[in-house]
Amino acid sequence: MKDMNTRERILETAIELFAKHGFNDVSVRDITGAVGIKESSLYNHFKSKQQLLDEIFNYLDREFSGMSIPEDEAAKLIEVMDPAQFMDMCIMNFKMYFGKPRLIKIWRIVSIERFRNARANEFFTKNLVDYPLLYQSKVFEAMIKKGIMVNADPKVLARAFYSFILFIYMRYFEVDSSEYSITEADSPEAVNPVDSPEIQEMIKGHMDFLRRAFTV
Amino acid sequence: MKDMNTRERILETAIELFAKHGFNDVSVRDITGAVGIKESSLYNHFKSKQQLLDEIFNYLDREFSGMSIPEDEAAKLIEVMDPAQFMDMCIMNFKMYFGKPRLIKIWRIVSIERFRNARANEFFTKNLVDYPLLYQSKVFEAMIKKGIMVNADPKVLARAFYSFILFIYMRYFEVDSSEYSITEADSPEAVNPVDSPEIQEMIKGHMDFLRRAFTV
DNA sequence: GTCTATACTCTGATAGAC
DNA sequence: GTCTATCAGAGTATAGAC
Repeated sequence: MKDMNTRERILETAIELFAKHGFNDVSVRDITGAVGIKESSLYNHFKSKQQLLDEIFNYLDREFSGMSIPEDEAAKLIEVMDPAQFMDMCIMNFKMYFGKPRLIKIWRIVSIERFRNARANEFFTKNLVDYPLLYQSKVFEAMIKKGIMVNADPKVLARAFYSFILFIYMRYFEVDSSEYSITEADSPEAVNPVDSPEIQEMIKGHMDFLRRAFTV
Repeated sequence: MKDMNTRERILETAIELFAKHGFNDVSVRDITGAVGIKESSLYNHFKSKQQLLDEIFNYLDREFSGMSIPEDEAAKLIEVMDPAQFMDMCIMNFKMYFGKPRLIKIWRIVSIERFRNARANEFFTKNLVDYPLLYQSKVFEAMIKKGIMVNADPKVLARAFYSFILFIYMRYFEVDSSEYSITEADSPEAVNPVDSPEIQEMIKGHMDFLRRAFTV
């Protein structure tokens, strides 16, 4: 925080507090108090409290702008991976993605605000649920055609895999996140719930189950 | 609403509005305005706005008080059911449970408030996630012992089944619930998203997949 | 039990001096 | 760009007449 300018410090503090208490339960006074400036000073950097949330979502937008599905990516992937390897990769990506303290906080804001905020709802539905399912079902479809995966509806298989990941997110990131994900902005190495032994074992168990079920 | 006394009308209206906008975004004025009384009149029936939420959660508590696990229920169940029939029963229960308009609204309140409210968080974690998983894994364990289910960790199997149910809840009850579940208090037959053809097909697909994967 | 009137607090936001 | 001072509005809640 020390090396940030005031605007950045306001934004980081807002992310921290919104992730902890939700947008509505954090006042401009709370934010500026934590930053160490007066309320009115915030308005030299942001035109309103709402703009803080907008900027946070803009950042998420930018993070996701690079995530489109190249039509031929599935074809490339199946040349070097079997279903189990692909799923391991997905979990690695998930861990890396939600291992970034800043992103995990922003996703928690999305989770909290999705019932009130249309943009948060869209992020959640599209980027956290529907897009991954679509991507995985395309890869699975290609693997079925190649004959290295059981012949079934690829969408069903994608849901069998990814609904478990969402379960982990819902149960251990959203619900228990006060325990894990909300860390001081100054401590870069946040404890990732996925790294805990119990969840590692849950994931391993599920992967073993799916490896068997997905085999031809 | 016509045949209710004022206290009941206030409570039903509060459930309706909290489910739509969340506790914080509904004012006492909103509630009393919808009921057709003055703000101050509410305090003849409830000592505070907070008490409204408490009463709603008390109702949920009562609904769940009858739901304990008899130690021998799993034994009884497996005498008459195979894994597929048991899972169908679970889904039926889920549909019936979330088909009641009042309960679906209250669960939406739980989903919204669980990030802020410790009691809501506990309801969600215990009654919606952990308890069903425990119950199912016990039944699956008995079925494995009986030899009518694949020999695997029953907890893994329960998660494979129930994380999909939670996915349906998360994706179609929570996220899209403005479309389906929030109905006028006067219309008793709320449209249940689970009854839609798409979701019926998702469930059927997943059940076919699991029937095969759970077979010895 | 319902009303009118009002108290008090907190909110986001602005004006203008420095 | 930060401060002091201030504002209007909305929030929950209470007192007391009817």
